This record gives sequence, C-alpha cells and structure tokens, in this order.
Amino acid sequence: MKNSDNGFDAADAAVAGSGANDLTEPQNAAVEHFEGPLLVLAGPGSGKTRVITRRIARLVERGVDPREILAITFTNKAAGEMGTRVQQLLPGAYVWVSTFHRFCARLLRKRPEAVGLKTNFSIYDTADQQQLMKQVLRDLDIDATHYSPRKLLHQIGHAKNAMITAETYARQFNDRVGDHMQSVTAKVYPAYQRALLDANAVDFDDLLLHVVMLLSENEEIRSDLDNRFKFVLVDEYQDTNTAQYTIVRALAQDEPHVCVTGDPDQSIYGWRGAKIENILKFERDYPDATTIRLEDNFRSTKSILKAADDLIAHNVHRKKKVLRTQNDDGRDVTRMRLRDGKAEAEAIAERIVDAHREEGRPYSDIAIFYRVNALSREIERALGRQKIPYQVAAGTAFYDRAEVKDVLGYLRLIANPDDVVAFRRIVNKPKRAIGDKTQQRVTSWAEEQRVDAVEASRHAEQIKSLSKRAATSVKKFGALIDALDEHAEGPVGELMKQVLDQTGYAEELKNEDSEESMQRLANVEELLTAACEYDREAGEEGSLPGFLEQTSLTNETDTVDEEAGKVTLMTLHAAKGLEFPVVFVVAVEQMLLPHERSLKSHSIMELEEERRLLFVGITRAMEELTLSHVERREFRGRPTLAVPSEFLSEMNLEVDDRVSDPGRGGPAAAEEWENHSDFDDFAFGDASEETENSNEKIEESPKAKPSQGQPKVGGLTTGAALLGGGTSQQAELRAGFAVGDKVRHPRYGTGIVVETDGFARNRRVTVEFEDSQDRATFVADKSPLQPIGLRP
DNA sequence: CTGCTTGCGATTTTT
DNA sequence: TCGCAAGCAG
Repeated sequence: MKNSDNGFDAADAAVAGSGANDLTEPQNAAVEHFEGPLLVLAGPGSGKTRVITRRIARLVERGVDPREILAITFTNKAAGEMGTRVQQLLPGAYVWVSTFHRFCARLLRKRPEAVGLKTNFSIYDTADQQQLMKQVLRDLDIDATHYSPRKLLHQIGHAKNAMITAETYARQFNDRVGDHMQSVTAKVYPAYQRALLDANAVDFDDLLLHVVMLLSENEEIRSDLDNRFKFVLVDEYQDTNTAQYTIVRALAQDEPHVCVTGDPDQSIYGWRGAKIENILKFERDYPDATTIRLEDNFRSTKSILKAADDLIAHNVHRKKKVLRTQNDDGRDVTRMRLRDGKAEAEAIAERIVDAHREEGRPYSDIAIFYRVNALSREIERALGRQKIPYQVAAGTAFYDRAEVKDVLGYLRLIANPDDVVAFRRIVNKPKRAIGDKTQQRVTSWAEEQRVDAVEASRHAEQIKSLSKRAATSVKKFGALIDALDEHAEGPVGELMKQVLDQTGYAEELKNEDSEESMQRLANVEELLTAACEYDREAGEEGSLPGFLEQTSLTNETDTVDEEAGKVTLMTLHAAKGLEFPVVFVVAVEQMLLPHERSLKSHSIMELEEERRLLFVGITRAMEELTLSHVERREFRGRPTLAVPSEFLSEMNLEVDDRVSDPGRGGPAAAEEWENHSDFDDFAFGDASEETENSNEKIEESPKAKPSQGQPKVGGLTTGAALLGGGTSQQAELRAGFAVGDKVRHPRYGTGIVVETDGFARNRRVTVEFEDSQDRATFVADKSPLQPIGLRP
C-alpha cells in the first residue's frame, strides 16, 4: 500500500521548487502562484500533496517568513506527512502544519478565558460526550430511553456544525410546537453546554465553535492572527464544515493569500457536516481568485479512469472536470456477479491467490473496499481459508480501548479536577466500593458547594448523604489523587507510572491473568511508552495538558502497515487518500451502495455523495479493478435479495457472470432460498407491516388485487393527480408516469416504464429495471418511484 | 454494590 | 446475527 503522492523523490529536495520541469504546467502554475486567493481543483492521483509542499517551499524561497505560513489539514496523518515533506524541502524552517482541531486547541489554550474555559480544559470524545449527556438528562429528568443521548448529541452536533449556538437553538425551538426531538434538544443543548463548561471541557465541535466565537467577537485577536498567518493553505477543502470555513475566512480577510485544494468529486463527509458548497463557491467568496485544475492523473490506467469518469458524470451538482492519463489502457474493469456473499468472498480470495502465485503480486498491492464494516467478515473468512495474510483497517482505535481510557482518565482528572466525566470513569476503577449512588451524591454535593469533585472527595466526611463506609472510601480516593498530584508537574511518564502503581490498576490486570488482561496490560504499557516518548520529544515544552491534548486529538487508527505484506481491507471512506495496484469493491448493490439510508432520504445530494464514494473507491486503483455484486446477501442474519447498484449501469464494464456459469450454485439452491419465508416478506412487502412500505411491488402475475372500482374523477385520465387530486407533489409526479419515462426505485435501481394501467390512486406502472432485467408493477401513488430526467 | 440477563439497535467516523 | 447497555437478583 502507498499513500497517494507519497512518492517523495530526491528531486523534490534537490530542486526545492525552483521551477524544475518535473511538474506539469498546471502543477507549476499552482506552485508559482504568489499572492491572492488560489483554488486548486485536484482530481484523484494528480499530485496534489506534492504541489502543496512545493508551493510552500517556493513561498519561502520568494522570501516569505516560514512563520507566516499556516497549512491546515484534516487528519494528523496528512499533517504529519506534509510536515515531513516540508521539512525535507526546507530543513530547519518552521512552518505550522496542523489539523483544524489542533490549531483551534492551541488558540484556545492561549485565550481560554475568552470563551469561559480554563487553560487546562479537557477535550471530550464521543464516549465522554455520551457520559456527560447521560448525566445532563438525569438532572433534567428526561427519559433517556426515548431520547437517547446518542440522538440528542447528533442533533447538537448538527447544530454546532451549522454554527448554531445553544442560545440561538433554544430561542429558535423553544416555543415552537412540532418536532419533539427539536424541542427536547432546545432544552438539553444549553444544559449540555453548561455541563461542559462546568467540567472545564470541550467536545470536538466546540474546539471549532469556540474559536469561531473568539474570532468573531474579538476583532483584535482576529486581525492579529490574520496578519500573523499571511499565507494560509487548506487541504481537502471540500470537506470543510461551516465552522471551519468561517475560521479560514477569518484568517484570510486582510491578507487573502489563501490557497485551498481539494476535489468536490471526493466529498464524502457531507453526513458529518462537510459542505461541498464551500469549495464550489470559492470563486464567489474571493472574486479575484485564480483557479487551477489538476486533471492529469498519474495513478490509474485509462480503463479505470474511464469508469470513474463515466460514473461521476452522472452527478448533476458538480463542476465538470476532465480526467486524463498518459498511462496504458490496462486491463478491463470487471463487473463480477456472484450468487451470494460467500461466493463473492471466495472468488476474490481465489483471484488474489492467483495474482500472488501466478503474477507475483505482493499481497500489499491488493485492497478490498466495502461500504459497511459488517461486510468485512465474510471476506476475512475466505481470506483465512486461503491462508492469505490480511489486515483490517478499522478496529477500535488505540485510544478508544477501555484500559487506555481508564489510565488517561486518571491523568485527565489530575490535570483538570473539574472533569466530572473522568472522575466518574475512574473513581471506582479498580473497585473501591464507590458505586453509582455514592458517585451521584459526591458530584451533586460538589456542585452545591461549588467545588470540584476531587475537592469534594477530600471532604467526604462533610457530605451528609454518605454512609460512613462510603465516606471513608471516597476520602481515601481523594487522598490517592492528592498523592498523585505530587507528580503532576514532572514528566508524564513518571506520573503515569505512579498512577498504574498507586491506584492498583496494573496489579488488578496482573492478577486477572487471562489472555485478555495480558493484552490490556500490553496496551497500558504501550501507552506508557507513548508518554515517555512524549516527554522526550516535547522536552521543556512538555506538560500534562499537552500530552492529553495530543492523545485526544490523535487517533492511532492510522496503524495500517504499508509494507506489511498483507491484503488491506477497509471501508470506502477509509480508502480516501490511498492507492493500490489491485482493488476490489464488494457489494456494489442497491441498499448498500448506494446505502439504504441515502435511498430512503430521497435526496439527490445524498445519492450523489454515495456516487462520489464509489468514485473514490474506483480511483484508488492503479492497475486492476473489480466491482462485485451478488444475487442474494445475508444481512444481519436475514437473507435478502440483492439488486445490482444503479451505479454499475452508469459505467461500461466487462461482465463476469459467475452465476450462470454452470457448476457454481445451481437453481436448486436458488429455489430453496426463495422458499424462505423472509423472501416473501422482502419481495412483495406485506401490507400488515407498514402501509407506507416501500415494497409495494405487486406480483407480476395478475394475482395482484384487481382494480377496486374507478376513482370518481371522471374525464381526467392521469390528470386527477396532476391537478392536485394526489396528496402531495410527489404523488403528482408519480401518478404522472408515462410509458418510456425513466424512473428510479430505491431498491431496484433505475428502469424504464413499459406499461401503465389504472387511474389516479389506482394508477399502476410496470417498470423494467436495467440491472436486474426484472419487470415489476407498482401502485404509482404509493411507491417510492421517482422520475429521472425530463420528459420530452 | 456487583454479576448476570435480556433487549434493542444497527452506515460511513478525518478530530 | 452480534455487541453493548440498561435492568434485576444475590
């Protein structure tokens, strides 16, 4: 495996961007562009990262002070890589390369009081957020079963992404009747923010949002930073959310030398609040912007690029962009059809064995992508059977492991005694007989007395509600923290050793002496190593909050070995930014890719994001690409009929049908499957389930319910609905289907209307689907059929 | 206060 | 089907 644009060559260092001709013309133009806003639209594999680093080098060469340059990325990995490469081009020069979140954390550490924080604030991850939210709900007496912390946090996160503060949100939805969720959120959001502030903590979104506030309310700070960072570079600009966008704008107001790079066609994080519009409207935001397109692809074969181009051309909300390459045609891109998930996994495993044995492909050249993690299982099994080494790029991130979080919890509480989530996490770990009730009593007493939880523990005997026993335990805990506090100012490694030792945490793991506990002990030791490493690297600058910040903002999930000699399995999302000679994308099926959820939303934007996701997957491939789909897929234990993805028919692919192939899965097996009771449920949708079901496919045979009398809207044929007889505009559209119309069904994909029958509510349309070659009849009024394209 | 059981719920996840 | 989280007995 390689990271895209990772091929750092000696030439880079030697020429240091001095206009050498190892760059294409547009690449060179981007490097040479000096002042003023610059938009670089970079197609996949077009050498974007290389351009950015060279551009930074060139700026310095022109006399720009490296300290006036700020480069922002989304991931630590990208920041690290960019930092190293800049370092190689400009030895010794200090250019600030950082992620958005780290950048914001740094700013907030400098001016925490401006947003109501203290400098030692904690950074909460999603688990911490949920923990805190649970307490908030308990305090507000809100039923957590109907209003799950997860969902409420989702709402809040959404609002934060759109830069809606708690106050604004509350004002907007307080008196409004309607959406339950929103009115509950209106109550919960301010309380949650209050709780965060009380805990002297921020969540990831707050990191950005607080900075937005800081910059918008303090013109002095803003202009200072604007002038300090004369040149701002932002990578993956298509993934910025509203808060990030606002921050960039604030830093590029007086000195609008801002260079953003990205590819709208690779925007796949809309669901996380990323606004693809940010990059699309850049030229409007900065009217004198220069736009450069990097359209030469150095990665893929012509066949692969053609498939990618054909696919993405179907997106309507898009800036047209050419994809071209000097590379060979290469092998055809294959569309492989199999009987079921097992056959699919097996076929891929066999193909990999072949490629490895016959063609001498190293396993590390090969990657398998899927839409959802759950799909990795079957593939892992097949690879295991064939004894193919593989690695799954997902798994629980290192810092998400319980034992790691526990140890960090102690450090967090020592650094920030207000951190109630940390307090509650570790106060009874290992077991100290301080249960939920006791914890509750301690924290609420602390709140009343306006002291932190640790201070409350020190005075446990004063807490009237506690039993003598409980008070003793709690007081002991307070003394423990005091003892550990002694080491707070020293090296983090030393402090951590003391924590492991004095709390009895390490001992408990040792005593358990199971396979699992050994692993956990090893993880804890790894954390200790990381702490010592931090001490060494940070030197004088090192501090406990500094270490904690690093761990909170680092996801060690980047532990995918590049040269491990293993096949790599990962989600399509995780694949962004990587490249592999051989790529398989599995389960290219309706309901999976595009995913069910985007289909149900009936939103073109969401469907297009799914298409971009496949686009990203396809463009990772350098030489060989196989997209597979199956006839039936078992999902969550239920067998389901699978329909080829509508995206497949948007490309012109070589078909490899392993179902019709005799010897592989006979009709007998198929029948058995179809007799499964779930099948009926699936294909024909049962009225008893939901009336608004999307499965109102009627039997092809005239077994379907006969027309139950004509509607009393004589005269008008299809017009009834068209004139408003329907229930909604959607119904109007649906009822108006005519033979020859192109339509889309969320489950079956795209097709052509071949027959219509009945009127108004009973209007039925028969559609022939492109991919399954199946015909199906629907009640137009009730089906989720959507017209596509304009009727002549 | 802890250990077990049942039940629900379920994409994607840069920080 | 599976994994975690809330809910009850000892």
